[in-house]
Amino acid sequence: MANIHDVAQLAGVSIKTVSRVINNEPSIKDTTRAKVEAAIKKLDYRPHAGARAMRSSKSGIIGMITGVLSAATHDPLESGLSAMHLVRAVQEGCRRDGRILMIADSPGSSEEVAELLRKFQSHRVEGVIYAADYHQQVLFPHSENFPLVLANCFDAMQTPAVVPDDAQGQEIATRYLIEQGHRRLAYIGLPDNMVASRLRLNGFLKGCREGGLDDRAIIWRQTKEFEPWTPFADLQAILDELLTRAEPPTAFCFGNDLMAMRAMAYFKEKGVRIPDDISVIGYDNDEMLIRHMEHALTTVTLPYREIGLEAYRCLDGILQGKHDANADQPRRIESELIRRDTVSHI
Amino acid sequence: MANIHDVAQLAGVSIKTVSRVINNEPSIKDTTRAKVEAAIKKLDYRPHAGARAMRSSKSGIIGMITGVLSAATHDPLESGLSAMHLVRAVQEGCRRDGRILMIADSPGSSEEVAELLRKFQSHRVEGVIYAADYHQQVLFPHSENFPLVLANCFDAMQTPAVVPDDAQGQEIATRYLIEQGHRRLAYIGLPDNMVASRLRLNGFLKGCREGGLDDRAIIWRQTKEFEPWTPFADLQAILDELLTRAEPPTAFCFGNDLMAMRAMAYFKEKGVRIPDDISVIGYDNDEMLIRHMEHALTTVTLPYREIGLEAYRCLDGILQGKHDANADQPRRIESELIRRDTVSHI
DNA sequence: GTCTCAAATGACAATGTTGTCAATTTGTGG
DNA sequence: CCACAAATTGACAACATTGTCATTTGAGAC
Repeated sequence: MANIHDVAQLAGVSIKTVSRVINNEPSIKDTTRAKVEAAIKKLDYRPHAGARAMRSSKSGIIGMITGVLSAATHDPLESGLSAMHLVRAVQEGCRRDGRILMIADSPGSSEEVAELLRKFQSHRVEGVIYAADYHQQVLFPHSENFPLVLANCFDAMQTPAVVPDDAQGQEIATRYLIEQGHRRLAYIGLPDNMVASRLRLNGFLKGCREGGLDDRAIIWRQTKEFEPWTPFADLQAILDELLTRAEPPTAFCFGNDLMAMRAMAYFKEKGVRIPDDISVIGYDNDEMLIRHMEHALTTVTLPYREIGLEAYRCLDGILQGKHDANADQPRRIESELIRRDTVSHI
Repeated sequence: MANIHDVAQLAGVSIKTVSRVINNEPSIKDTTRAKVEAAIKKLDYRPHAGARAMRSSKSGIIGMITGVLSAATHDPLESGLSAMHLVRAVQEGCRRDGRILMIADSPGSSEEVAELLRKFQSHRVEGVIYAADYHQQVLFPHSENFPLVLANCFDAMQTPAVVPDDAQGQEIATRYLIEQGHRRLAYIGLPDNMVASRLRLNGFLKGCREGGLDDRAIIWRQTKEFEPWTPFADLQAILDELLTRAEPPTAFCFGNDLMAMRAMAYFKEKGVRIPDDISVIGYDNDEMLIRHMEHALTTVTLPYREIGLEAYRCLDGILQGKHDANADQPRRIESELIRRDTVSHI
């Protein structure tokens, strides 16, 4: 492959002049620039990024690691899809700024992550974004002042982090149901060992309280035993119990869109009409799923894309030397309520 | 960051000796190696990949571009998820071989892809894998002998490519239904402007013929007008027509698991039992979806992971200089039938 | 002790680029 | 046409590494 000397020779200038042209430096005569650019094109010359990085100690590379670090159980449902939207968003940021993204997923141990990090550092990445599958606490093995941003996760050492605002998301869903006239609400959540679960339950209860609901009309189920991906029958049992009460809930919030979908299928089987008899709100805004439901599901977004964008912005800020004011707190990205057809106005 | 001179100084050896240690060259005394390794550890030294690449002209970097190149309509359903499994598989290969993956997705024009490719070449990637969202023909703007492998797509210039064997996948599904005693089959496919559709229809018809079915018992629907993600009613109309025939099909093949899911919901509504009255086979093995169905769907895998693995193997082969025998034909990766609960034995 | 040969190590150039600073060219006013 | 400043260009070192080839070290044989 042609190098800068070849270009200089063909253009009849010094290598330094070629360097100036490819770096868009000022004070180059137009005629000179034209000669050099012609030579570059003719030789199909590509500046050697490694050599540039050597001199300028700027590689233009951002590293990204995805996967699960903590010992938390791996959820086969959530896994992957979220990380993908995150990766896409980060990649967009890189492309806009002319950076390039190196990526590695580590399904493995902390030691494996450290190994990846070493590899990244060999390539002189300017910073790293670590993205978790789902909202969780992690322990990322990194040195003190290495530019690192956690996405969809956080740690105990005030590493800059960007997470979804689960409490806010569940709260707006709850407030919306109350606004629509519902007074007896049920919340069927994810397993309570997940970070998101605790936050969302708080959001639900806060929404109920501030909406002025009678305590006895607030129902929630969220136990270690109940896992939303265990056989269909488990969810049915819970729904049966709630529907046969003297004063059954008029609206259900579910921990994710899949649970909502399963529940709606069961409601239909039982002859319960949606949204006339029962209103339903999901969580995640899994468009792929919702697009194929008979009743388009009202739900709350999980803003993975925005998390990715913000994580990149945050890393970029660190690299630019801008130290953010409240960088010690994870940035919380708000969810949005998507109103579709499964909530009725009473 | 420490460099090789610092390490050499601390260890009391020459830089060349340090170089030998980090490259695992033979003929280094154990005591020397130990001294050097101690110094490396103490200084937290990471060899500069850019500088190494300069001398050795081996960067250890593989580039990957994902996205849609052809002008074909972008399918919001298929998009993304498949690419993700592909990316994961390629990344695994890289990690195993100590290579690192640079990634960029280009939702854009051919010119944008060319721009990305230039950027990759600046970083001296050793080769590139281009992965499409779904099985399609593309036109990838690359120079003659640049190591490139197409995944989930192919071009007209015999660039090495790895694609799913759609005909084989639909054929094994069809043969399975016939083995189970079904004699009247329906096939509701994807829009016929997709490469996969044409291949799968061929597979279906071949399976029917070789299974000895009566021509009049073979039904297929696949038109430009019918798109599987248009409103629910379209699919229902087709199903209604087929179910009310004098001799309705006893088994349905669908173009993807989502269509199968929607159809099964409609069957249930109509009081048609699955699999007792009607058998159903999907396509894609979308586990996330299937996990939440009442009747676990029998389906055919779309072997994205294997395509990714093979694409990497193929690229690795090119880089090792092994020229494959029939490299001018796209490698076809076979699908697998996943037997679950939606096909009955008659 | 010293000779021989292989093993181990080092000196130095080369890789492709940019930073520094000096040299050259160009333009402007007298 | 000249002096002088500004604009433009170039020579050379430096960056962090590896390849080449020379040198040193050490072990075994005489």
